[in-house]
Amino acid sequence: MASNSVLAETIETGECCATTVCCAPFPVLGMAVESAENLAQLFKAISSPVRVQMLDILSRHAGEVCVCDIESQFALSQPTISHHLGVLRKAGLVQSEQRGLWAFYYVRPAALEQVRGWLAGLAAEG
Amino acid sequence: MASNSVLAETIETGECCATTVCCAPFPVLGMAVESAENLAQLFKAISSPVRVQMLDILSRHAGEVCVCDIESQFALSQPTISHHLGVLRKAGLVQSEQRGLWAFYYVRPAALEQVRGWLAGLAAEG
DNA sequence: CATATAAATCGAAGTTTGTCAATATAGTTT
DNA sequence: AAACTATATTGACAAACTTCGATTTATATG
Repeated sequence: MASNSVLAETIETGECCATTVCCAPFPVLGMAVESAENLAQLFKAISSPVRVQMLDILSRHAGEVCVCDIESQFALSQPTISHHLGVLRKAGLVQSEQRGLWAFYYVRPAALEQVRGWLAGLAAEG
Repeated sequence: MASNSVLAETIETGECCATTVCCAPFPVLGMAVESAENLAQLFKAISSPVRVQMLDILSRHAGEVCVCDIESQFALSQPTISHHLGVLRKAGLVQSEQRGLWAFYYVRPAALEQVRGWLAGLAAEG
């Protein structure tokens, strides 16, 4: 799950620039690689205007919104709507429930909480 | 600024499915198109593991981190680091300040606040 | 059972993103 | 000025994303 190691794996005390030291070395990485990947995946799932509006709609009509309702709000084809809902679903941000012929969607608070938690921690010292 | 109109522009009372009504029609869209686009752009800027870690680093070392510090934390080329910082900068999430030979970066709280605000509103009824 | 409807999946085209090597720019030091 | 150092920019290429039309699946209805 750690995967492709573009991110440094451990917290290190970094040496800085080559010549004159530009700033004191300090321990830099404070978050695990998996956390960063997990969070990035959540942000990516939200990073489309369509999906932002979908989350907005779903959060204001919990459990009551079927796909055709959402479909009618966008100038997009049915497969595209389905795709965007799938992105949100695979990220764990929403869940669906088949009721008869229709699929009803609702937001999963747990996933949102994860994003909010990280942002709250960030902003603390910003 | 409203642009490509994939998103519905106004709040409407939507008609639903074709045959049997699956659910009561209701006003659906509660957010302006520009808001959705603006927010999506912020989410997109964060939606990479590298940039998540960059924000983490910057938030924990406000104003003290030069690019070479960040560079040393990733197994990525210098242009790629510069690119990711550029994405964050263009989104308004961070700002840079040239001091001598080095560029120091810090988080812009206002942009984070915008994201946090929307998420807080969302989760309220979720 | 045949037909219709809601939603998901598949396949393809166009666009965007991530990455690097090479080059450019700007400031520093000798 | 010449050489060096830290960042940014450019250009290229592969991978991922968005969108659609066509098809498939599942459920409902005549």
